[in-house]
Amino acid sequence: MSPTIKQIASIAKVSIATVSRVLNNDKRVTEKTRKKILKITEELNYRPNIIARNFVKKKSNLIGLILPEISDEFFTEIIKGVDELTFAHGYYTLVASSHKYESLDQEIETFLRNGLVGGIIILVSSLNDKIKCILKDSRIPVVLISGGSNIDGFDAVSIENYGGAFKMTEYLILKRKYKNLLHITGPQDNDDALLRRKGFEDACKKYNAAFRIEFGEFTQESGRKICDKLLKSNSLPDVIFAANDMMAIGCYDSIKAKGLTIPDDISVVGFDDVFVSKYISPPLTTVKVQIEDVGKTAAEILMRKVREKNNHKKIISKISTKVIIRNS
Amino acid sequence: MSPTIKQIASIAKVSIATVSRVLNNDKRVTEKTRKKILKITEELNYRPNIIARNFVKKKSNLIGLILPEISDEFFTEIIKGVDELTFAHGYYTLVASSHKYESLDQEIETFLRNGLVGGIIILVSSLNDKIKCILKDSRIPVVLISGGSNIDGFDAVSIENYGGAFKMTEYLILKRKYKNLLHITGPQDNDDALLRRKGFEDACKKYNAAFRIEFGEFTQESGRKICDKLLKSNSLPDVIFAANDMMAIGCYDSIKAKGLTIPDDISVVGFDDVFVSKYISPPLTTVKVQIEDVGKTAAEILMRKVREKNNHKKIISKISTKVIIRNS
DNA sequence: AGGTGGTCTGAAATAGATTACCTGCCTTTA
DNA sequence: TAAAGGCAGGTAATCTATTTCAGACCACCT
Repeated sequence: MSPTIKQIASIAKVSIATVSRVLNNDKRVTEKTRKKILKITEELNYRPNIIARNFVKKKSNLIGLILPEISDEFFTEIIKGVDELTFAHGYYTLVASSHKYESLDQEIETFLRNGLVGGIIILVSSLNDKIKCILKDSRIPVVLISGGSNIDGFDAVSIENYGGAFKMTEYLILKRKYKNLLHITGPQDNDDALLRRKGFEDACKKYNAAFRIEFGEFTQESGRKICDKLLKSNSLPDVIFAANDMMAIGCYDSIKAKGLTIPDDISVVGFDDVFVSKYISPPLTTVKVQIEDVGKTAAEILMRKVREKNNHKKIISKISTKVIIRNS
Repeated sequence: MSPTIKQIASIAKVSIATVSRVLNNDKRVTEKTRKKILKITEELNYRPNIIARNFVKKKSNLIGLILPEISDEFFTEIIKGVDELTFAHGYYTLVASSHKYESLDQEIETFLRNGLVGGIIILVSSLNDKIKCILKDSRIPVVLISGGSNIDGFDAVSIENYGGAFKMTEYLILKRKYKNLLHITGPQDNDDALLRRKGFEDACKKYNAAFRIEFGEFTQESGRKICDKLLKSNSLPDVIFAANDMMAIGCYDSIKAKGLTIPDDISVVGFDDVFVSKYISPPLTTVKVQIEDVGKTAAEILMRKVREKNNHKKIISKISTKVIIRNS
């Protein structure tokens, strides 16, 4: 059995309170006693039982990171960013994604209530009222990673979706001189998708460019299907702006299958700058999002909230985007 | 404050023991009492305090997953596989990677000793004696995910590195009729790299094919550099078998920069079948590893060990590989 | 009717650490 | 020199849920 504070105390012939004080750097202990106790803890290779400590302190050095799923690099980067920052503060990161066994709502509620974690970072594609309600009366700090709309009243980190899409569209119209644009959106209940679409539309309107909208699903498959349909019709746009890179890649599949070339016959651009994008042929022009920063920033805000309990000012942080020009 | 078992008990006018029994499905409670208590717990929206529960039970429903780093899809897949399986058993997954703040050894030791987690899955590139020592006298179950050599005495999941490399080499020699092969290894202290090399060499020897070895680092950069050097010399092999896909991609960069074409001028194959591999041009022939299964299998073994405390039979599980033939 | 056995419930101990409060000693100061 | 104050360190309560042991109660059998 691992040594406990009690054993240390009995060996050192002091009370457990004194040992605890030494371990917690309480200064009300003489140097001599401190040294003696430290020596013993080292000899026994003692490690305080974190669970017991968390239990009495009624707080936890665990951070919950709730994701809709763990699948693509987007989430990896977030996990990495969060882990790196929280670890530096002595916290561990608990990763939970929605499973077939439990809905995201339930999962969030469980986490908020069971005391396991001292704070939560939640990535949601859209904020429904139910989740909002659950979050409102949370006893532990919460930070959202969200598309960016509708997050009033919560601490949140979001991506500059609107601005990124606007910049890209501006580039397509002004620099590339495209007159006829088509945007493939993400799922209609997804905030990122919504704002990207809005950025696209507003830019088109501003510069009086003709545009169309198709509704996709953020999947490669949906990009392919929509593009297939498009190529069968006889009204091709100059450029397809897919709301994420995976759909853009789906368009590549479809276009190449038809024997057309990118960007000569038709141009395709994306959003996200996923890892593959620079390797496909031709390399994809896209909007880069520094995903790791999203995780880091969220963790930073959370750590601040965990420490300063009384600070109730809401923080909304936006991670900026950048148009990456390649050859598509 | 969240309701506690005590409050439930006082409202229901029963003892806390009875409430605890109901919550733990102990059958020694009359249906009437059970119903009454369940009704109250639901009204109060009671959730048992997991930390307290773990504390009294002296066990944890947390699983530590220790990775050298969280970076590429390889790790994502592992996290996903582990999380999915452990969650189904009521466990949560704590992801920890080596940070600049702590070495992997220390991290492992901390996890093993502080009681936070009830079991650990460790992914290591190679097993040094220090880690072996730490693991040997671990009080909690440990499962390794490892290259595959030198894991006697531990429960482990490994990839069929040797067999995969052997099969690929066999394919290159017998089907593609290459006579002059070159292998770029991974880091020399990496077990996966070691076994892949051995599989390659043994196959070459078996079929009397000429071969050379270059020493890489598993990075795209190292693949590119080695290939640059190679192309400057005047003795090109028929095929470059890179010990992982990222180095193969590095070779692509180098070869394309020289204006040569794959596979006409020189062929390149890899190992791993990362996501990009089928999108690059030409699509990369490689050895596929079902990474998610690695995580799942490791979690499965761990769950079994956590449950059946007395079962000390060591399990070593090997995840099989498959040669994926594309156009490189 | 009294004994036996089984079922349901409660009281109390327990886990490992933190911490409020108290004691006792030593030093300082009037 | 006695009171006051500060400091080191001890005592004991506390956190929540589990679990052991014992007791209460009822039914059934002889």
